Amino acid sequence: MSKEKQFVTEITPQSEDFSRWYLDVIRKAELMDYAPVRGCIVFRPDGYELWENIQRELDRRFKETGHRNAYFPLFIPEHFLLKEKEHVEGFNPEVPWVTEAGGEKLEERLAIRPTSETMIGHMYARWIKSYRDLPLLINQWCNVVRWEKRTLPFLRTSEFLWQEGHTAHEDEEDARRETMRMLEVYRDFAENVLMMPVIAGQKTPSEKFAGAVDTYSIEAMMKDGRAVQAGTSHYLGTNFAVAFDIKYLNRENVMTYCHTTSWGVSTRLIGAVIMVHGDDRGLVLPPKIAPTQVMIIPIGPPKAREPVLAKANELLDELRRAGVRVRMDDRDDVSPGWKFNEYEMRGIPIRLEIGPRDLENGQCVLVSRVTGEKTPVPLDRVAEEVPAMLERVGREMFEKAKRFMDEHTFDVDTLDELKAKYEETRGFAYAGWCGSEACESRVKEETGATSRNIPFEPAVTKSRCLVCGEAARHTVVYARAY
RNA sequence: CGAGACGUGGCGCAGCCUGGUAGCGCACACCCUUGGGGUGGGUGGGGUCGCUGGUUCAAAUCCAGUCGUCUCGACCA
Repeated sequence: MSKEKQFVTEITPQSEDFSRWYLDVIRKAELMDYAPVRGCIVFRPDGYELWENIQRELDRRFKETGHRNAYFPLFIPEHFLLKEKEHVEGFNPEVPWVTEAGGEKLEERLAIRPTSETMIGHMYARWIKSYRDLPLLINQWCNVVRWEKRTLPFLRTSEFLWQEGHTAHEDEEDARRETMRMLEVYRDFAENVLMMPVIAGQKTPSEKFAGAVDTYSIEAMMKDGRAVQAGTSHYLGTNFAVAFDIKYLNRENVMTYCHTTSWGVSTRLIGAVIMVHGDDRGLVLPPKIAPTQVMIIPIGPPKAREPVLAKANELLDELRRAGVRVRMDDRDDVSPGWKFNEYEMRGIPIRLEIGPRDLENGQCVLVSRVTGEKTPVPLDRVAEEVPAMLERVGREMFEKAKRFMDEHTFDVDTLDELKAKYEETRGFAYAGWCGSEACESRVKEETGATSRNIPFEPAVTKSRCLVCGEAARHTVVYARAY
């Protein structure tokens, strides 16, 4: 009689316990711990290495598109933040201030940066003199602080790690090209590294970044049907250039304001990955960012383990040489079954089992975290098969997430229809929008859903506003969001 | 800041209604057993029940206050 449990890999979207599931998963997988500061978390090694791998993959893409990294101060003088009107209004409520140091009150209080447009704007004004200095393409990896009313590990913490790109250009056309190019970098990264399908589009005016002319985003769907904004890219026009006097002498010898952009993704991506791919057994990590891609588990009673361990160690070396992030758990005080559960909970994409029976057959067994499927593989083929399987597992993750998103995407013609739909399910709702803020906020009041973005490639096109019934200027995706 | 719930070994919880010597599971330490899905059994260590006050012969339990945490809203990546 087999004691094997059925391999359950679903989380039901309406689940009341979704946030409990989420907190449980990240705690058990030891990704983080709560810090003794409101809304702050500690990244434990498995959590931090996820971020390191995200950084590495993104950084490569930034470099490929001509960007360079730099670093700017954590503290921002108050008068910097006051220079751009919308920016101040947007960020003031959530900025913490340093008002004294060394026991003395500061002459001017210092903001702990919520974002660095102002500091970087100030510096760019000094660095940019001529069109020959443009475009200026710089990225910063750093921490920022936003004192939000409510926090949730990874998805919204008081302090978070992120990357913020800041670029300056000769004209609108070039700046807009950059804005779209970086959004596309994010889309590609989300879908091909995090294996997380997203909807790319433009934010409505009420949802755009404080100080931006236009904001674009990629939106992902969590397993409870709610949306997470996974990345943003802003065309800032000359708003910050005017505020900080970022000017250059153009080819006609005329002093001209730069057009600037900014774009960023944060450690909330980790939260999104967990909520997109996780299942009833815990984490499921995309192979390309998994700190450990393969866990080798030698099997068999201690006395029969010598040959098994020898072979397992050979495989370990071989896989390392093949560039695979692999570890082995050869502890003999826990049973194999315990280890199976442990590493499934931790989301390791592939488990490699090897025991006496395998040795007789000259093979080992590879097990996929996504499907639970067990595949015997000849020992001399492991180094080729594992990388291929990592690819395959990643693709399956994307397809599964895409299927889920499609199944929870619908379109509605009226507000009543949306309300009715939300009675039975959650998800992305395509709907027409006349362009008025009143209609947009009405949707929020009555359904809790906010406009996520105006997709570049909508699944459907709607002709009437779902609230007022007037001609629709856009087709918008609505969803409840984190 | 509005509305609800909860604070009991490291973690998860029961006990409270009806006051009477603080319990369970997991984890931890040791012994045996087992080893291809959390193996089974035994022994042991660890908590002044969030805090303060009140009622009582007696309070985890009843009463009042207070602090903290979480969930749902408003704010947000």
